[in-house]
Amino acid sequence: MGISERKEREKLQMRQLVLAAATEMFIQEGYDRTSIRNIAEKIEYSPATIYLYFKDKTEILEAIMEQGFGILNQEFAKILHLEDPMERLKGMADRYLHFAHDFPEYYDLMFIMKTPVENVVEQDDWDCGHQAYITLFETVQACQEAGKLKIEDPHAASLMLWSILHGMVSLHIRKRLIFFPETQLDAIVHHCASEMVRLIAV
Amino acid sequence: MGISERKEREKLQMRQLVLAAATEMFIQEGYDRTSIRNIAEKIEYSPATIYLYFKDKTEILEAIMEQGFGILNQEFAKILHLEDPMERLKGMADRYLHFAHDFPEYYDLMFIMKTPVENVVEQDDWDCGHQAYITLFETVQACQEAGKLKIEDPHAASLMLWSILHGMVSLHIRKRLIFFPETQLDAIVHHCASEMVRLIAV
DNA sequence: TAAAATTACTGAACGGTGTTTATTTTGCAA
DNA sequence: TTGCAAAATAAACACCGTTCAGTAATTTTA
Repeated sequence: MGISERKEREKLQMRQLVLAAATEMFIQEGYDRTSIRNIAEKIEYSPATIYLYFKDKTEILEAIMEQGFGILNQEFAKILHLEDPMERLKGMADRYLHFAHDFPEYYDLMFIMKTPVENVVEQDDWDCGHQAYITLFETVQACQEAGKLKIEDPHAASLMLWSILHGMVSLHIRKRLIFFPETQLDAIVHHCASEMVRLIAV
Repeated sequence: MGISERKEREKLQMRQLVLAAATEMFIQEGYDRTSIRNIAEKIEYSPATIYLYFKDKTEILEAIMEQGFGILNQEFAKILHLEDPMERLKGMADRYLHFAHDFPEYYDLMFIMKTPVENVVEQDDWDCGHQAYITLFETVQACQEAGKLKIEDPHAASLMLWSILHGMVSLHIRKRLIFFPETQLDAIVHHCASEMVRLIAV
């Protein structure tokens, strides 16, 4: 049955075509300013065609979110080889900030944007997000077991670290730090991140 | 000229009517799900009428944001009488969390939502937001001058505190903490906040 | 190979959005 | 009462996400 296989391949290719166009436009223009009609025009198909490959606009968003978490988890993977758990922690914070800096629109979709409905909870869309958190949690746990942390509860410590990074990044992305000198902002943010790691260290 | 005065009063009243309706709907349904047509219907006027009192939808948003900062600054004012700057700091964190908890939609508009354009920067809309930050900054500065802080740069310390609070709150509001047990989340968040204050304290 | 059936695609529509403009209604002054 | 300025609006514009009936292309069947 070579034909049905080819059909399936073509179907996947078409989905990929939509996804590639959507990704580029979401990343460049943002989710809201990218319409289904725009995407359709870009790939030279009718808007209705897109709905043969995606249930709705949010399903495209979810696929792109997964891509984003793929990149982030890949970044995290780069520092997992470090022996010292505290070094891993520092590395993760660094990678997180760089990811947000390099892909602010990905970051927006993944962490700031309003969840389409309630569904992200039930769906496994957020599983890759959970995976990223688990990586952080396990690193924190390792630090704690090595007696390097001042916080006993590893969940609390993880949340603190994540929150301070997300807090700074999202305030920056959403332009709420306009009274900080733009030129020094990146330096301040990185300074705060390393200070935070220093503070929770024994 | 009593007439022109009355006219002006009426004009302000009408603006207030729109604002009150919009506030209720934004707070209840969110900014995106509230349309100009909905607001118009609620106050029993034509949609076009609203544009006689507000330039566009974002101008309504800005007015409501100011209200929100009014509430928040009022909350902050309640703890300014405390002598010990560290107590003031703890109090501010507490008030911040409670504000976010009680008015999540206000919080969304003020700190999470996408800035309409670039204009928030130049406009003085964000001035009341700046005011809230200054209150935090001055409190941090007082703590620092009292030799109570481990962080030298008061801007860095302020940003750290604000970020950890905003990080937790915004991740919560935008449903990114779904793998934390819902029932304990509030407790964890408050725990993290007080731990943070403890960590930066000498 | 011709007809039938499945599949892929699309034009046009539906009901919604923010916003503008030409027109009508209203309230006051002369 | 008439004239005029201000206030309100109906209708339109240009979008949006989404659906569906219908067309075109392709594969299967006879």
